[in-house]
Amino acid sequence: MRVRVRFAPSPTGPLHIGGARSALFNYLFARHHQGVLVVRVEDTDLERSRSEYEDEILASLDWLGLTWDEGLRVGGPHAPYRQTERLDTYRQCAEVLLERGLAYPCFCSEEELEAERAGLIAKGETPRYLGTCRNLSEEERAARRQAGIVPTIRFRAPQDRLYVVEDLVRGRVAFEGNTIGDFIIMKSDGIPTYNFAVVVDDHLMEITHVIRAEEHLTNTPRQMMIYEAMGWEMPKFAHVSLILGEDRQKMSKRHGATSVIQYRQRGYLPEALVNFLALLGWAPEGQEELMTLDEMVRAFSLERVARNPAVFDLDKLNWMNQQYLKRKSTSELGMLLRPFLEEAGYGAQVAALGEARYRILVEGVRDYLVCLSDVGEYARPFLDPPRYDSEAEAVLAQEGVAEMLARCRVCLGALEGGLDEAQSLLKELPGMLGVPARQVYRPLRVALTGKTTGPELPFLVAVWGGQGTEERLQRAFAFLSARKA
RNA sequence: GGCCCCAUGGUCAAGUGGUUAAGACACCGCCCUUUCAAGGCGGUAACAGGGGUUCGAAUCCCCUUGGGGUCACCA
Repeated sequence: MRVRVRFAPSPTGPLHIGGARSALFNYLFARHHQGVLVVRVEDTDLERSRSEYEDEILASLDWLGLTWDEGLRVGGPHAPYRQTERLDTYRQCAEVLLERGLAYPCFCSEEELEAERAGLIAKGETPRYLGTCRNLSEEERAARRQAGIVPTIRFRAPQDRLYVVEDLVRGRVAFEGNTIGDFIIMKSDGIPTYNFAVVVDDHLMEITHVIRAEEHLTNTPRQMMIYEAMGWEMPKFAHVSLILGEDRQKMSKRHGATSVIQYRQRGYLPEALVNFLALLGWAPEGQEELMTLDEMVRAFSLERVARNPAVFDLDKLNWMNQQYLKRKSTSELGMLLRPFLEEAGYGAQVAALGEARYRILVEGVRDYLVCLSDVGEYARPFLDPPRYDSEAEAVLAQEGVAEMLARCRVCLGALEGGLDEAQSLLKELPGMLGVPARQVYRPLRVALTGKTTGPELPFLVAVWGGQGTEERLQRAFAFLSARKA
């Protein structure tokens, strides 16, 4: 049978790191088995669902390079793929359960339910619905409807049974039926609840493997009950452990960036994020960690997915992003960097540079970048005039520095061409001046950039050209004479 | 609180009864170098604790401890 898996986010927020990894594992599994990946949206929470989030989630999947074969946007034989457009289907299924006596209307108020729950917790028992409305007579039901109470529909959960999930990553997990009370499958407004809608959709969409986060593990017995009651075949389940923050708590807003777009905005590459996420909870057989999506597809298997939760390690993501950045061609990197330079306020200056000099700037800056948004910081010495602080002052004020710089100015001002010329000219400089290399470069760097560290001098000088370099030296002289006065 | 999951260095992890317990990130040191990075080489560092089973346990079982999840008219 052909493998069919799905990614089914709720549009209640942007795509989260954890959601992205679930999507990725489903993608890898589907592709590895030449199966089908379905993307549908679970928007039955009318309060919190928003279509903007749906768009945003799909855009994040696009950005990550995770494509799907069926569902939202692409359509397919089981349309529609948005749960709020499938309400009739759920109602019909609920009707079937009602007719078979496997579900019943419940008239309990929220207050009553709350009190019941509190009471059970106080007694040290599993909080669950004890079945107040389970065996009401038709007359009693009619009376309550008469009184204007709109019921929910509850599923009659079998009590004396053991539900065993044969989980593909966790192994055999058993749940006692009597720890699960009758649960609501249809809210009073006629919208299905999650546990009901997933089962209906997964069955109708012929899903063969449900790969999802571990937080759903304890929902599984409820869903198994529904499969049984409807007489449907169950899919295989695979519950992937959670991604934790550095404090070992479940990742949440207070851990900083948790959504895919945030990483995109910070300048992480999609291939780096995908690679990093894949290695959180999964390990290929070999030693190689840097892998393309296709390589991951080939190597992926659920047997190698870890059971223990994984802490999100930003250091490693940073390293990985840097590795991918290093592998980019200069022209591609140049294109990727442009929006980030604009963001940093260097749009006009970069445009004024022209192609050739921009390329040199990119070359001069590329080894320093951890993520694309770092470019503002490293491009600054190329684009902003130098400003001298006390450390710079100390260097420039040294004996003989002003004279040495004046002679540098003559040499550098004559510069015409590109990087190669700048490179050789700077190399010859100490010899021409008869000064040890270190005593040339350090003061020169400080004079030109105001800093003792930064990009390599030849790149800077080549981007500025002879004239620009001279102007900067001029500034240094101005600073020195202002200081004397 | 009930139920469920998990437990190898700071982090990700390999390991599936016999290994000097891989590798990666981070950290530290050295080299390279006109600075800082990058790069190269090397180093520190782990089987949560206690009981079993076994000739032999990181690997199997039990308990403890610790972490997490879940018990909604949220998904």
